[in-house]
Amino acid sequence: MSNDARIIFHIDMNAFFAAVEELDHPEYRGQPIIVGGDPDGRGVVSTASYAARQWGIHSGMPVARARALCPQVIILPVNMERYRAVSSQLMAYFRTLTPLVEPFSIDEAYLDMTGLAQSWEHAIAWAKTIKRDIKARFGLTTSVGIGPNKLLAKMASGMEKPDGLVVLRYQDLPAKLWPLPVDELFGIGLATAVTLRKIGLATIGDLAQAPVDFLTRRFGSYGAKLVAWANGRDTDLVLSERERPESIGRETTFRTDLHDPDALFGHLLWLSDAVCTRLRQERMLCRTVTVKLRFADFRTITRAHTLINATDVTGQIHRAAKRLLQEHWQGSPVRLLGVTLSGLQEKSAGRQMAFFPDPQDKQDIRLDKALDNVRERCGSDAIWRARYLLTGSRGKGEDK
DNA sequence: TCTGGGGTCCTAGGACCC
DNA sequence: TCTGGGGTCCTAGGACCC
Repeated sequence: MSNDARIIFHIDMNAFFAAVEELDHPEYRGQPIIVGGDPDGRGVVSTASYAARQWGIHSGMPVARARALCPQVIILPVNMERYRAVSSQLMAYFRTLTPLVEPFSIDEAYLDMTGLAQSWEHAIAWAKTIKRDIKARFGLTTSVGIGPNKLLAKMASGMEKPDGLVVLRYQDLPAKLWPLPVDELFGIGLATAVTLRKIGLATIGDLAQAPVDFLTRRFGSYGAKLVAWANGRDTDLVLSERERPESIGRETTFRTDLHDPDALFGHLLWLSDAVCTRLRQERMLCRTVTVKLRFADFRTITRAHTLINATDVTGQIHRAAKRLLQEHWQGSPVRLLGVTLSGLQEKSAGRQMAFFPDPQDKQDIRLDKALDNVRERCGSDAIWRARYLLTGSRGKGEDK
């Protein structure tokens, strides 16, 4: 079927983290709120409520700067588990409308509404119903973009915030899309925008008219994509199967750079435990363990190791991470430490068991089960490995 | 008030195999 | 003795997104 015949929705929750916090804390409703990292550390704003934005606060801004702009701002820690829970309820609601739902991020989804909406007018009526429904069931405000493909639906939802509803068809591009600066096009960031401006392409319209071979020489295969996007062309389908994550990671920027090996290795265990707990919650196994280090000068390295057999055992993953850190850390102060698991597969596919199971593994598996049980019943902060207490590694911003 | 944390995708080079 | 390409897997880094 021709891609042009489709009707795609992009639904975007407005100020999602802050909006969920307002639901959970009605006393903060309408106040300037920011959700972000440790205010005494080097945290930045993850999400600012619209009341906070009126003070000039925006995401990515250091929390200290936000507080300088608005001294009475309410600063809340990021509660990712909670946002993920609300997100999965939203996605479940979308799937009651159409099976063709692609979660794009924690607070966004694409819906292929071709089967339900026969015309643009009909699509608008659907969008109004969905917006009303989400407000009524979840208390959340959304911006909905409607277009003939994912790219235009996405661009449309960004054009009116909060509480927007925008249709972006091919005939609307000259008036609505082309006058915008190139960096507003989805897929163009700072690095590409700088290069484009240098060669005289300032607006999306400039890019749409640019000769493809010229851009291909300059950007490789990315060049042709840029011109296609600027013309609103996008052949990506809504992928409803895409449900499981491709990677699971956790990282921490320390309040002050760490040089003490005990503290560093203690944090590594905490991070390994956190990612493995989530890995098991997702009922997945991983093969590749990556350790990330950022030094005082912001130089960042990643070092990966791929295991022979996929696993979800904290002990095995932690030992791989520890070896990587031992091999690659030469003692310079560390600003950030992270652990990421990739090469994920579903656990139901079966764990590849070693021929001669290590007694250490059996013990590790028992320990994981015990910890998972307590955490499931009492919350993720209910229990800690003793090593964290020795080194003081409890993530950051914890006050228990 | 120097620069978070969670991700996805792409590229390029090297190892290894056929 | 010197030599081809293709395919796959792995690693490291970077661009981009929210």
